[in-house]
Amino acid sequence: MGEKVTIYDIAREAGVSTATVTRVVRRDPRVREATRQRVQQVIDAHAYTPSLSAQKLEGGRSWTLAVVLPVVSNLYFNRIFDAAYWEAERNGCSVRLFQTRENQAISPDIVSELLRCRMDGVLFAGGIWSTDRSDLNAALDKLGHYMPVATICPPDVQLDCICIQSDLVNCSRLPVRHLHALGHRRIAFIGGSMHSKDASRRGARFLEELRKMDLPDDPAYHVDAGYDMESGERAVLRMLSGLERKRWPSALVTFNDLVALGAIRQLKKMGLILPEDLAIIGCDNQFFCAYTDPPLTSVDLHPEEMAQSAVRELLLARESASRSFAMVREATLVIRESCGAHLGARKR
Amino acid sequence: MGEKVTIYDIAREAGVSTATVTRVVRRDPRVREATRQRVQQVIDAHAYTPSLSAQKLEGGRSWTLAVVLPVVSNLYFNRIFDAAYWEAERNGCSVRLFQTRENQAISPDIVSELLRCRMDGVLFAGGIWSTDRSDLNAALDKLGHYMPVATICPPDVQLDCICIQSDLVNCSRLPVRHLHALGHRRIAFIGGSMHSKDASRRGARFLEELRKMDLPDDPAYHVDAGYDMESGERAVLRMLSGLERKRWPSALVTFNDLVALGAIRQLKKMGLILPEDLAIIGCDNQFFCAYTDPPLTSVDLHPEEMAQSAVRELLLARESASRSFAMVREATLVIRESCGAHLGARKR
DNA sequence: GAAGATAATGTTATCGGTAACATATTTCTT
DNA sequence: AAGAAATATGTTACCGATAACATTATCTTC
Repeated sequence: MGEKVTIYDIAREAGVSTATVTRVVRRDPRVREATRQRVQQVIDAHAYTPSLSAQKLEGGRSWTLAVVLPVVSNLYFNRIFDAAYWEAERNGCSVRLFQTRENQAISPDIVSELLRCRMDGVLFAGGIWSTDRSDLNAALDKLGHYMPVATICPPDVQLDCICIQSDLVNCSRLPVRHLHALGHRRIAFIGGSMHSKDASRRGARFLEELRKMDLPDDPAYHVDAGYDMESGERAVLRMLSGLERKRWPSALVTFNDLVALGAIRQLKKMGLILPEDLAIIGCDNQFFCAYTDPPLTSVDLHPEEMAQSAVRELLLARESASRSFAMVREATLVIRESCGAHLGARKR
Repeated sequence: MGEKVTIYDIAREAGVSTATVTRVVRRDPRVREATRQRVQQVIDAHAYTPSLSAQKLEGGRSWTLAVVLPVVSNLYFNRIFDAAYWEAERNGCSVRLFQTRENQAISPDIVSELLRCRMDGVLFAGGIWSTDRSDLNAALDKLGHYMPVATICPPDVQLDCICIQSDLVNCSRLPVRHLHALGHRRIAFIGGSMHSKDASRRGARFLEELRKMDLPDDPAYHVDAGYDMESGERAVLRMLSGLERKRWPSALVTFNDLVALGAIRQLKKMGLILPEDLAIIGCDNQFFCAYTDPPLTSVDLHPEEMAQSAVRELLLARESASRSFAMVREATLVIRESCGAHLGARKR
């Protein structure tokens, strides 16, 4: 493999000192044109580029941000990662990804790996909220001692760092109110845990919204489920097979679009016409929403914008004294046909 | 921000030399237990971790592979990246992503950035094949001088590096033969460029397969299109609106599953029943294939396995003399309902 | 053309580790 | 208990680049 070329090699061959080579590389004007050209020629001849590691070591900055999330192949996190990547790029930084898999707790391994890499900042984007609150704050604090820390987190989580909160309030409120306005009264929810004590849980928030609208919160209408299509399929089956037909809900809100995809499949299998027999609303506004049958109405949390804000704030925090604060990007409802809005409101 | 702790700080505070600290960190047994504990305590107290940059500089290895691709948010590349990530992780390496966007050519910027980072290997996964062949080989050669280079590339591309070739032969052959066996004679293709000179192009390969089966290759059945759902939608409209109904194809093969998604939507909009009126086969076997309506038959190129092989070969090449060679992962056809196989073959 | 200003280039300490080698300490032999 | 062997610890050069500072060459200006 390649005999690596160093600045010393270039200096020797060009008959100058390493300082001059650095000047040429860094476009320092304090070099005579003739010298510049001679050095540049040697540089080109060897395709020399200064070593990043050496620069990092010298400069004390890594020009790299870390993005920590469960899995990039998940569409939601994928969008966060992608947005963070480009925002960092725009600011001359690169991004290093850390995947925690299903690990719901923040592991000491990750923390020490982050420290080892001397990142210029870290963005935690999910997957760590089930960590015991004090452990979590301890870990963030430890990290925060060395680099700015940001999180894209549920609201109500009091964290001592830059918090970009996802708008889980509207995430439940928008679908419920929209369906209510369309005349729906029996609204069901699939996914997430309904009975968790943690107020940030989606299911709990959903119940809250139902009550605010004076809608019945029949436990039969609330089924816990995972995050994927299979879960959606099974959850629908479980919910409906336990109910006599006339008590079936008239509308369904799902944890995310994947769950919705599974639900739709199962509902069709059971012979229902969507959205006439049952309206359905997903979450995340994924790329395929416009192409499901019927096109899926969905809540957009705007993960890209959250990631952008997070990266911007991280880079700012590195300059000035790092502050900790929270901000929210309001969620929006993207109305398509699965909720039946195009059919107009009517009594159910 | 954090006053960074160095090995010198630890050494001073523990009353030993830096060599001893290194030994403790690296679990070198040549340290008395008492000393080890004392040093370890200081280390823990300060959450000290050796700086990666310094280690890289000293050791000359970065323990990092580069993965270069157009966009991670593309599902196909996303799977490649993800698989590469975990395979590298299994081998104690990390992965750094470079996105080239739509840049179809290999840019000098990327090359010099790769050199600057002193990667332990690079994997090019698409987006650079339109680079002029000799320019491409020059760039790969330049890189190859310093680090092992691998590509996940179309077949027939003679590259001087580790080539993991995607099985584009079967990618066209499997759907055509399957549809032929089901009795289809008028088979259309959407996506990619049909008339490109480059034999590796999908459209050209498709025509080849049609001819091998003595099927008509009516140009009206071949529409160029992009890679997304909108393209699929438009392409179908363009193709069918130019044909009298009785000449419509009985089966459709698309460039990928996204195009298929768009096509399905448009076909339904036109009142066709799938797969009875028109069979359809996609490519990539994406996660949503089982959840389209009808479930989409699709070709799987096994991008994950290709990425894994690439990473493994890169790591091997770093040890021994790097060889350049090619290998193929055979594509497979995943049969669902959109091709009508479950209905049985019949005359068309 | 000598003194002073300015431009061009060189010298060197430093960043934070690592490992070869040197030295000090303890343990084992006889 | 002296000396060899084994174990523990320290010293130091080096990895590749940078920038402050030192030095030398060139240019003004009267």
